Amino acid sequence: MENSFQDDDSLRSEEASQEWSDGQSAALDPTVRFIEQMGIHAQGDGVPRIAGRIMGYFIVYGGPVSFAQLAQELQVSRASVSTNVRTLTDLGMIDKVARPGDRQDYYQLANNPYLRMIETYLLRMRAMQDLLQKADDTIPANMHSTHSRLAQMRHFFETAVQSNEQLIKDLEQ
Amino acid sequence: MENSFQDDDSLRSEEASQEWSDGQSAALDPTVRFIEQMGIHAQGDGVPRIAGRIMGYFIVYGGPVSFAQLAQELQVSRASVSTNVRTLTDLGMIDKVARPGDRQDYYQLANNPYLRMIETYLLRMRAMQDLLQKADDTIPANMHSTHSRLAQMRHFFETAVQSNEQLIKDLEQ
DNA sequence: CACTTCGTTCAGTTAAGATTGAACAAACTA
DNA sequence: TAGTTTGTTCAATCTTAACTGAACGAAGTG
Repeated sequence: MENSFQDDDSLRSEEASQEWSDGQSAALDPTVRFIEQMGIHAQGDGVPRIAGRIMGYFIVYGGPVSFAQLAQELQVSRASVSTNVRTLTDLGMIDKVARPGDRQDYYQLANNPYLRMIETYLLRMRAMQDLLQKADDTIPANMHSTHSRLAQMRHFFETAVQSNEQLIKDLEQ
Repeated sequence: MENSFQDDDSLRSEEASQEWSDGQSAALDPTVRFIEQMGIHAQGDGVPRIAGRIMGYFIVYGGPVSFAQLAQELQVSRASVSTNVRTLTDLGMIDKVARPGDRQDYYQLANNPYLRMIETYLLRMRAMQDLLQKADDTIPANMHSTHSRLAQMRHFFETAVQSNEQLIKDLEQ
């Protein structure tokens, strides 16, 4: 059960400090706090909380980290680890890595974890552009002000897409 | 009940075309289709579907449009119109406009509807920056690789924030 | 004044996702 | 072969947020 393969910072931490009403205790450990906050923030972004916590875990412990370890450390079911880890790999935020002679799956933080997120964001904007294009094509031509507003929005997304494409280039160095 | 005050494109449309399994009919009207798709897309962005539909409605019929008209045309409760219209005004995407001698509330598309959305987006990124800063401050200094990953993420958000601030400037002309 | 219209608020319902346990298949081990 | 371990899938549960109807206050109108 011990994972001997991990980069420098080795702490785990079960430390408790703050008392809760139900008698349980919450960790004041800054790493744990950070991981939980990543979960909250992710939720606000429409991403499952557990996916956010997993990301937080990887930022703290870069990996490679085993599937089972994630489930145990974050106290979530293997089913959740399975789905959320897939989500994150699909997003390109973490990578699956093989460990010779070990049947378990290991994962680690991707190279530029948030870069792919922008690409996903770009996809959404392009979908919106399609939507606007289609509307422009199908809505009667005599609805002039409607077409003018559609054009304005298209211009917005055009600009935004270009800006984010440039951002990606900048971040790729 | 008639709204005499509306810009050029005056169509409403109750037209139905496509048959559904339950015997009801869906509108093929391109404007209705567009409005519904805006609802779907909004949902995907974590915004309530009705807010998206309202936005769609305003893109099609720039406004001013009355509160009651929104409820009727989009077939939603006045309660929903109330909350979603507030959300959209808070986001700066639509504006409330007064009509002398008319007690009803009217709304119309804001000037640069999506610009404020980017500002909201910026707020989220700044919150993330705070989160990272706080983690950097509290996590033990000897966790070197953790701090290095935190620094990498901070750099990302720094760059992203700058890029989006520039985008806002560009869009403001 | 009584009566209507308009928009907000709030408690309750509904709908949508996230999370889980259990069943399962694949790949090992003995 | 039977028995483990590992990750996935699926149905059921739990949680969260959206949406609604009804009650309400404010602001008309008659």
